[in-house]
Amino acid sequence: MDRTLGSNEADAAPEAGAGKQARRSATMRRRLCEAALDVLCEVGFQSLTTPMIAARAGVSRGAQTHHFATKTDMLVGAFEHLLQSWDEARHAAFGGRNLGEVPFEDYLRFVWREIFSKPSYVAALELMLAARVDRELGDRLRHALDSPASQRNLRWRQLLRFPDVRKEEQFQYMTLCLLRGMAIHASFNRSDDVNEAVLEAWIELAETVIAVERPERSVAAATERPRRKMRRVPGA
Amino acid sequence: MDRTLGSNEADAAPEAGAGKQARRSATMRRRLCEAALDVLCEVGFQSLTTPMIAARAGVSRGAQTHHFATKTDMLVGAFEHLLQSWDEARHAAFGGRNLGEVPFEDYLRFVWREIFSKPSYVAALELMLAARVDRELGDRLRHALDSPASQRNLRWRQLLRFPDVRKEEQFQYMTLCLLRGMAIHASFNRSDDVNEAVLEAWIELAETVIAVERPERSVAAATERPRRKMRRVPGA
DNA sequence: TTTTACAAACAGTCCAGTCTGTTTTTAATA
DNA sequence: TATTAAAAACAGACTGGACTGTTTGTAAAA
Repeated sequence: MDRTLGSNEADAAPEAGAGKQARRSATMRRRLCEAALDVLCEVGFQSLTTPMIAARAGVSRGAQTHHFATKTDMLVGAFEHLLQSWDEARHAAFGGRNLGEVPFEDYLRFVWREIFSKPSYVAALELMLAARVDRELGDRLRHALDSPASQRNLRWRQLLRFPDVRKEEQFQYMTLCLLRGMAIHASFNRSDDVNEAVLEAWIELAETVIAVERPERSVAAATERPRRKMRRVPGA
Repeated sequence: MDRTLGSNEADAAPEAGAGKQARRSATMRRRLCEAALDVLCEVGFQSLTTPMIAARAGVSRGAQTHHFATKTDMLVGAFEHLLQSWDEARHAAFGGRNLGEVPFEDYLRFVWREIFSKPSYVAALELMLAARVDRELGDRLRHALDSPASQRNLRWRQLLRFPDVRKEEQFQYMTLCLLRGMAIHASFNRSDDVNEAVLEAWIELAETVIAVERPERSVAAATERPRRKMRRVPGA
């Protein structure tokens, strides 16, 4: 906010010479994206303005328009920055660990705690809803999500390992939709009363589904009943 | 849009005299609320403006500000109008029928089809998200939801009839959150590919839960195991 | 005649995008 | 290495437009 950069002492020592401009540029872009995300969280999409972001980042409007020509550019940048921060959080929590050895409960609690329950996720939802009527924004947000989404699919493959991939995908989307809905609920009803219980209930339900869809003991069973519907669980 | 009202022939015949002003007022308010909702669906919360609404309703801005002094007033009005339209849709589908005799699947498919999958629901979500940073809007939307929400609780009581009310509430919120999330998914990813499958999967899962939580045969069982956790279903 | 319903213009604010000008970095050349 | 031209980074003002809330004025109802 009040940290000056560029002119005086900030980068007097750090590596001068090659690619200095590239570094300056990257720093500035990151700073603007962070500011944009902050502003988005604080005042919401409705009253977010580009001057606000520039002020928050402590840079001139000229610098902002140089790096992000339009408001949409700025928003997409903030969105990408958020996606990246999720990657970082995941890396901090699980590193390169194979998710196959992470219990479903642990992973679910992680994504809820570190992603969906944060205000920044609600901010992302605002963007996604705004995309409904802003074609360009929508296309660009979807594009930004392309790679992260397919990487997420891979992670959930590791995590769940259902023999029936379609079932697995359904289960993944179901969980995601549930978390999204919970995020809204938490945001709208200031009290987080039910969410903890719902999360717990879903974990139990999910573990049941997992147990049914993925019978650990016999690998053969995986191919024995392919394409089976997610049917009534008891029956015994 | 081009229907004039008030000045010429619109209400020449209809009952004149007592409460004429009240009727005029109610008509105008309804018209404005409908227009507001239309505009909200079409252009989104971000670019919705009060002049747009007045134009859409085909009335002067003076009339609008007379009935809805501020933009927030207008939005709350639109929200209440939407809630009311849900009541009407429900009444059209189930009348005064006791929901105890309506299969869960039927009811769920109804709310998805007639409420959550509509663009107007996404518009409502936009309002609810905007409420995150607009205290007044939030308070008023929550207030508008007070009565409908408690009525919804009663309906779900009828529908589910879990002996354990806490479990039932959890299940209700879980379903609601899931539907919310699905609505966003459908809105953001133009293709509705997975939603149908997810809905079906949830119905199956839900029926399992219902069967476990509500053992029809022995009413005594209801009190036999109270407060039981929604546990693994198989086990036989 | 007093209140309510409607009409239309107005005032103040503020935003997005553009444009002109200045400084820093880079690359090319001597 | 020193010099210089080009390009990129940054600064800040300006414009055209539009929106919200208000106000003044008129017709209809109570």
